[in-house]
Order: sequence, then structure tokens, then C-alpha cells
Amino acid sequence: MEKKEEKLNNLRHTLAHLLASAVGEIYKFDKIKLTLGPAIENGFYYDIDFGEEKISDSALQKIEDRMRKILPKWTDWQHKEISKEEALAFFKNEYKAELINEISDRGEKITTYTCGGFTDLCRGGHLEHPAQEIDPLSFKLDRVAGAYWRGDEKNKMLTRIYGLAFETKKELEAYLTQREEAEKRDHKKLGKELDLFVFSELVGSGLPLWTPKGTILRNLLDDYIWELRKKLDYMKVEIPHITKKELYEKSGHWDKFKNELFRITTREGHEFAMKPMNCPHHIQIFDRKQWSYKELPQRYANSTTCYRDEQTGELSGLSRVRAFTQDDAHVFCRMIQVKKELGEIWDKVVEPFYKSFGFNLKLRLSLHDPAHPEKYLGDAKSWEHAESVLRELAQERKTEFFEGVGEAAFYGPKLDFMATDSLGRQWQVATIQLDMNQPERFDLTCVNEKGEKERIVMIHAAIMGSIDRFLSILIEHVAGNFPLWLAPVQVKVIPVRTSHNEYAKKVFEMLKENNVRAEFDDAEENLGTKVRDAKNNKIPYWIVVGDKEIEADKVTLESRDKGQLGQISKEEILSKLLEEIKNKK
RNA sequence: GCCGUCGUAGCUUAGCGGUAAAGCACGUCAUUGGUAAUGACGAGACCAAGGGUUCGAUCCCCUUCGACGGCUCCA
Repeated sequence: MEKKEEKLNNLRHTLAHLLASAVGEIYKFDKIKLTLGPAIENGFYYDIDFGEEKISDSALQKIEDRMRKILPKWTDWQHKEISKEEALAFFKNEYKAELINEISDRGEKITTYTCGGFTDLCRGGHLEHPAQEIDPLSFKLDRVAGAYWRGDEKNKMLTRIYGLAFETKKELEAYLTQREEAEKRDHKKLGKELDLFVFSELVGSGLPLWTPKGTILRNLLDDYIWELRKKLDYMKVEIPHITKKELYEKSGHWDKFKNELFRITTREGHEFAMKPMNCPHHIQIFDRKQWSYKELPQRYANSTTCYRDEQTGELSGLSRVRAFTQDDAHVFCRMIQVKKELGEIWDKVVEPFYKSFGFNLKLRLSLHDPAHPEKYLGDAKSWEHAESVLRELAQERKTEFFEGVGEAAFYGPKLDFMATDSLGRQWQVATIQLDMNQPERFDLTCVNEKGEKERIVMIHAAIMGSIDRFLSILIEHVAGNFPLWLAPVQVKVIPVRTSHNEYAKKVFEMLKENNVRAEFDDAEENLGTKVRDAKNNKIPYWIVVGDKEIEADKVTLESRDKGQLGQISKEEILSKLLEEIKNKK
């Protein structure tokens, strides 16, 4: 297995060389500057400075053809170790020079590899005989993209050419098929087809508008979270969406995130901001009075919209927006209560919620990066303490977890839950954060057993994170086939002929009266059209009423997932549906 | 923000330097149909917006807005 992976990596790395060579031949080696090109997941890329030349997708076919043309000449490699001076003289390109100097500074050897007459700076890791070992149909150039030199936006933007590569043509095709499948269930596409949300150019980019059907989904999900939280004695609170600048100056957000704040200047010249998060507001609610330790924890829940001025190029469907609704909650408690609180949120809210959709959860312990203390509030000691509490909790569980250095929030470490969806993709979803810094800044206390003021801590806990983003993940996870309890339309009642309308209407009314979200399709269309329509809309169940049904005083029930379920009495259908809804199946 | 691709009816797309076409959806009429599409007729788009080149632009050029794929970012 490991060997196979190494071989695949070498294949992809070799193809990066071949790509660079082909590009050099077409665009002339002295007109362009090659930089670097590694193997990546599913393929490889090469970053190239094309100078004045503009490269677009249309050039890919030509380059790909050239790669295939020169591949037979790539029979074997010549490997050479050279001095720094030789290397600098040979490559004559500032990007390579930067790399050469770094290699030399690290005291490593500078090596070049040559194949088919093309020499590149490289530490090795290729297929030994490319011409024999590479199936010319197992790779494909994918797309052109911009990429900053060394990933730093202050640097020049290079042209990155991405390629896909596998050991066989069949594997490449399988990958492309899988990608097409993923595209079919893209939430942006399904959101339109299933009529869940829209964007308006007039409203602005990154600002989703939710349709009646989409709103049903949002509300049901939010209700579900509340149902779980209610058992843990949370209380709902409500806050305004704008606030004075001073609140964020005190919380520390103004300084760290002023570029991402939507700002408003009042007619009297005061500066306000749209809220980018809710903690400072909730802190003000907590801080309204003096608390006894007996009254803690105070647990405030609030699903509310936050606003962040993201760069336009980052926006994407519902995954990254400028206005998103957080299912937010803050727990104000004593340090000694933290572990129990965290454990309960984990066990009684996060786990059951994600499990019910069939997501597998992995935990990331998100820690601060000691190399960049300027990114965080508070001192090293309190960070270490907070992190040790979270680590302890994670270790006590059987859940698989890994540590993410530098992934912490600026005010504290986090437990970030990663969900794996039905296509095997990982998404960050729930986040539980321990915060010792904002209570410090706002001087939050309770009166303890000794009658002294004791500093408290706060826990931030968003389960879906953002309802919008969670829905984008859920839509793709279930491919638009929402479970019955969540489906905007749960049942469609279809009369075969208009003469069956009356009986069908009664069935529909019965469902409606029992709070089943039913739709009555009395359009003068044929049965096939109506069934097709139900399937296209991914409605979980539909009921067909015709002569046979009326005669038997039963109706035919069909399921999106299980097919024909035969003739059943109205009462049986109702109890079956209600049961399934109740169990969130 | 940066690099690349792109923006034609509600949706999916065709098209061309001489002011636009199709399918689905929609409306009217006929069809009373048992599981993926009955027929006829009709309405619907100043071709994202604003400039420019041209006798003339949806088509060529520029700017802006918006979408997508990357890069950077993601409290």
C-alpha cells in the first residue's frame, strides 16, 4: 500500500517535470521562468512565470499533446550534484535562485535531474523509466490558475497549471466520473433546482436569500439544535445586529478584524459595525448583574446572523458568505465547571446531531501557534492551561483526534469537529471554544463560596457553525434527498384523474391537519408527469389515488428511497409517517 | 483583492458585425390519462450594466457588477 502510494507520487512528480519541459518547448525556455512543481492529491502542478505571455485553458490541449509527444524520449534520468555557484549560473532565474540559496543555507546538497534533455532543480523521487512506466492516457491537464509565489500574496502571481494523474487510464476516468457525480449534487445547483435559496445581484454577492422551502429547512435544523440544548438548560437570548465600535475595541475584535467589519457611520458621526460574531453582545447580557457561583453556569443560546466583509474572490455558494446565521451559544461558568460543560455539549448535542445525519466525526484540537504570539490575546500560561483542559477531555474519549497548531481562535483554543460526508470529503462543522481572554477583558466574575469575586471563563459553542454552511454540506451529503422529518414537502398526493380529486383531497386534508407537510397535485396532467415531478423534487413519499384505491378505500404509497409500498389505509399511512418524522429517520 | 474562464427568456443552452433561436417551465383550448414528458395555439429577452470603435454591436475594445475554478484569507 505504502509502496503503491510512493510510486503514484513519483509518477505525478515525474509528470510535473514533463509538463515543465513541454511548456518550455512551446513557450521557449528563455522567455519563461520555471519555478517549482510538486505532486499533489490526484495529480501535480507546475508554477510558471510566463512574463508578458497570457495563458488560458485553451492552451492546455496543446501542452498536453506535447507532453505525450516527448514522453517516449524520457527513457532514463541523469542525476548530478552541483555547487551553489554552478546552480545559480545554470538556472539564471530569481525563483530558482531563491530555492538554491535556501537549500545551500540549510547545508543540503544541490542536485539536478535530467530526463529527455530537460534539466530541473530537484531532490529526486521519480519513476526511473518514464517512457516505459507512464501510460500516456493516464494523465490529463486540468486547469490554469493563478498562484502566488511561495503562497504569499505580497509576491508575484504565477501561472499554475494543474494536471490529473493516475497509474491507469481507468483510474483517471473513475476520478473524472466521481467528480461529475459531485458536481451533480453541488449545493449551488441543487439549491436552485429544489428552490431552496437564491442570490440577487441587486442585494449583493455573498448574501443568500432563503425561499419558503429553504426556510423550512433552516428552521427545522435550528429547532432540532434547540431541542437538544433545552435539555441542558440553555436559555434563548436576542441581540441587535449592529453595535458601537467601542464594544469591539474592548473585546479586541476591532484591532484584529477591522478589515472584515462592515462599518456604519451614523448621521451624527458615530462609528458602528455590523456584528461579525455574538460573544461581546452575550457578554453584555451576562454582565447585567452580579452573579453568585450558585447561579452558574449561565447558558445563552441565540441563532442570529453575523456579517463579515469577506474578499469577493473568497465567496462561494453557501460555503462562504457575507451574511450567515450562526447557531451560537455561550456558557459563562467557573473554571472548575468547564470540563463537565464541554463534555455535555459534546455528548448531548454535537454527537446526536451529527449522528442522525450519518456523518462521521473526527476531532481537531485547535491550538495556538507559539511562534506567533502576536496573533493571540492573553499570556502563554493561560493558553497552556486552557489547552490542557481540552486535551485532557479529548484524551478521555475514544474519539479519534489530532492537534492543529495555529488553528485556535485569537481568544482561545477550540475543539473543532470535522464531518466526513457521503463522498468522503471532510468539512469543519461544530466548534466548541474555551475563552479565558474575553472574561478578562470585560472583567467577568461571580461571587464564590468565600464571598470573593472570582474570574469566570466562557465557552463558545456553535453546533452547525453556520446554518448556511451546514446546509451546503448537508445538501451535498444527502444529494438533496432530505430525510422525511426535514423535507420541505414530505408527501405529495396525486389523483390519477380529476374525478379522483375529491377523495385525494380528503387524504391531503387529513395529512395537513396532522402537521404533515403535504402537497396536493390536482393539475390536469397525466400520472407519469406528476410522479416524475415528485421525483425531480426529491419528495420522500407520494400517494396515488385512482379507481382501484377508492374502491378498496386504501391509497397507494410510494417512497423515493424504497419504491412501491403497496395499498395501505389512510390511517396506517398517517401513523407510519408520524412515527418516521418523530424518530428523525 | 489577485490569476483564469464566463454572463443570451423563470431554467438549460444555440447563435451571428445588420436589434435573436430551441427545449423545459408558464398561459389558453382540446385531450380523462395508472408511474420520466398528449396536441394546437400563445405570451415571455432592449442578449448583466455603462462607455467606446463602427454607417450599424448581443457579437470587437475598455470599465463596473455578478458567477465559477484556483491563490491568499476563513474569529
